[in-house]
Amino acid sequence: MTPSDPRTAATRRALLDAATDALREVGYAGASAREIARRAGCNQALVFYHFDSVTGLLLAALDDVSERRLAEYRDTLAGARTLRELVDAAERVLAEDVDAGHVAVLTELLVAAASVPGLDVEVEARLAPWRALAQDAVARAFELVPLAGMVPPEEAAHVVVATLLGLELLAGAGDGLATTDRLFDRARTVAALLEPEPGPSAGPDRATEASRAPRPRTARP
Amino acid sequence: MTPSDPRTAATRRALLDAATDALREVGYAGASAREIARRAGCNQALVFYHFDSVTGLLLAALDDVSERRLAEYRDTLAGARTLRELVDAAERVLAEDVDAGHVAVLTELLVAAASVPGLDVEVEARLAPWRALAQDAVARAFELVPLAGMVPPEEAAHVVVATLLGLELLAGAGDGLATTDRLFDRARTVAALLEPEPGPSAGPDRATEASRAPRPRTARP
DNA sequence: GTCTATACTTGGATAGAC
DNA sequence: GTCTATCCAAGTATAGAC
Repeated sequence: MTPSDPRTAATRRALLDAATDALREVGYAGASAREIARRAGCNQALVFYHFDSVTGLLLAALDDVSERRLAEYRDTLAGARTLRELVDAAERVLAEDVDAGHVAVLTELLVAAASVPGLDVEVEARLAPWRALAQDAVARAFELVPLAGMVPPEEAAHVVVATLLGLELLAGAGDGLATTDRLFDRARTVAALLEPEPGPSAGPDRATEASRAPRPRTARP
Repeated sequence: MTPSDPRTAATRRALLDAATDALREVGYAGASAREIARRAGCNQALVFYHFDSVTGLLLAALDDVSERRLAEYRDTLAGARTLRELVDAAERVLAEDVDAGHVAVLTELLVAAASVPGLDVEVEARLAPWRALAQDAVARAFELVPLAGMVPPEEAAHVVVATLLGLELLAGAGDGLATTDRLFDRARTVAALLEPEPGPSAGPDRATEASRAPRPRTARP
């Protein structure tokens, strides 16, 4: 479906990346064809040639980011065996996304979906795999805590997704991001309380050393 | 500060209400001076005469909504004595806000704050009282549950605010609102588990009858 | 495939009549 | 205080040259 001409692919790639950056830095309202093309270093008309419309490009950018990030999430979460490891994995991969602005792409389009006529179904469809992933993670966590079964995984997953998006939202204005770090520390504390002993066979704190290394933090422009 | 001329007040009132409606229905991107004036039934130039700029009007609308809703929240939460009552109160007042679109005003401006240059400090300032309110409610709840003190109220409040905003965000696209109802049912279930006996003196289920009455639901346009 | 040029639309903002 | 008229900037989208 994608043409094999290398120049075409390069332009499309540049536009997709530029669209992501634009959504992160100037939001949906500021992500115009001209603004994106300027960032991509190409002409404004190419947006319409390759993606029909600005909205088409933005949705394609969301597809692009989702595909790559979902793979990363699935791999990382698959390796987690304890509640602690689950929290650590979530922190690692989520922090990466927040820093790179991948979450912002989703939130911006989600907000726009509430107003722009046909956009809601498109965004909802692209949100579905994330719901499924969250539900999977929640189901896994529920196997590990005594309270499991009190809350259906779909609803818990819905709240999890909502919370992550809300945190990203608050990070946009004000001090939000600073607290997100400490947040995961708290989550670990709570996890330690909820989690039953994983058995005395393994070392006492295997997951700790690897995951507690200070993560490099990229500043927002 | 507000002039006493009734006609002036009426126009300002109409513009504020129209701005709220516009933010809810067409989002920040669609809330132009012309669009708002059309809804208010007056001329586009009056936006600039009374509020200097479109952004000025939108922030004034946020002030207006916040002031009224904060009073309502404080009253409702003040009356809650048990965890169950706290959850019930939160559901009642929050559902009202979601239906009327008051939360949307905040989310829209919050998202815009991430992109529009000077907007972040303005919105952050107006978010502060809500943070404080959430912190108060959380602190109250923590007095009632055994796990209290594990998590500092500021961080918990931050998460609470984020979750509510996230739920509103998801409600915009897709089936979000439907699950919000069931969500509070789950919260009640969890609350019942966490809450120690309130003492055998009071009747067994005083709060139940009053707050479980089916709430009238207004549909989104 | 990519660019320039352009038609058309919408929005922010101001001047001046009433 | 409110309206009409208007200027100007920015955006979507298309036609046609290269």
